[in-house]
Amino acid sequence: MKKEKELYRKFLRSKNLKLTKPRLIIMEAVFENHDHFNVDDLYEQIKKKHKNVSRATIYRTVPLLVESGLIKQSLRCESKDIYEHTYGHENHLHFICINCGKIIESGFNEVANLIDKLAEAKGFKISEYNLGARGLCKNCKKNKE
Amino acid sequence: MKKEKELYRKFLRSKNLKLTKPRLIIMEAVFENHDHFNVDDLYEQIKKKHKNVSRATIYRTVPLLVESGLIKQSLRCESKDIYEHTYGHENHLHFICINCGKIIESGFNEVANLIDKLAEAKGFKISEYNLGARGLCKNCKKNKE
DNA sequence: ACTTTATTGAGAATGAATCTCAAAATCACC
DNA sequence: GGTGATTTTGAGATTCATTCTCAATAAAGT
Ligand SMILES: [Mn+2]
Ligand SMILES: [Mn+2]
Ligand SMILES: [Zn+2]
Ligand SMILES: [Zn+2]
Repeated sequence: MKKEKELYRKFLRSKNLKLTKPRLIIMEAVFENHDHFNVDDLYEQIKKKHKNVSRATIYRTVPLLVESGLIKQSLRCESKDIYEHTYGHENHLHFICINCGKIIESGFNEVANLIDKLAEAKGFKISEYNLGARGLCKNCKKNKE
Repeated sequence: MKKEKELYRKFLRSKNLKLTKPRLIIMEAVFENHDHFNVDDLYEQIKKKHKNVSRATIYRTVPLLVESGLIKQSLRCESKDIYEHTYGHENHLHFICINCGKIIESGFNEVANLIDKLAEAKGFKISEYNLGARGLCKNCKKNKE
């Protein structure tokens, strides 16, 4: 069985939650591709194969996936919360193009190490990094010249 | 005249926008304290002194203040956009306590330098940094032990 | 299979943010 | 300091992502 499914199962068990069909379908859909997604994207993707999974259930399941550590809430885009899976996807930071919306991912460790030091100095215990910047991507920068 | 007012006036001029009473009241309210704020906070604060400034006008004015560079959009908290002024307040990063909601500000330059290098490697031109982490503040960490 | 209990789908409700429009204010010009 | 073209405003309506409600359904321990 896929490793993420196993972890999910264990997580649900540990919280006394049932492993239902919708919960499984949603989790599998999340791991079908490697893009950032919002609830509506996920709903449309799932609807193609499974007619009976409601938006409400997706809205209820996504926080479980976050709590399980399989996905994390990422940027916000067009007033929608967006997510990405963390399992099988190294920590990284985001450069978002304010002109075309493109998301560029980049390294992380050096930055995280530095942030760790700053946090430690404040007695702060980090559980989730949130690192990035907005600006112009290579293409859009060129086109503006 | 306060420097920020002068900058604001120039900004509005440059965009052919009028310097109206509500726009001035809102801008002054923003600089009355140094906290992070959301539109509702601002509305309540303004209402104490000025009865006739509407929420709609605040919602319309805040993006102008952002565009002028006097304030910037910051974290999101309790599903509301929150802002802080940048003018007269050095760039910094945020540690947000997931237990009590406290916001701790910390240094910036070292981190920004590092991010600049990463962005440059991707041909990305940064216009706004977004740096921080979520976790437990000193107090909450202690109380959990 | 039975029973308890959690979960679901559908649609209603919420609430932050945006939009509409008639009335009021600004300001360039005299 | 009046006039008039043009913006801006306040109040309320509207939008739309997210959350909630509740009767019907499904999970899983026995
Ligand atoms: Mn990513
Ligand atoms: Mn701050
Ligand atoms: Zn771009
Ligand atoms: Zn705390």
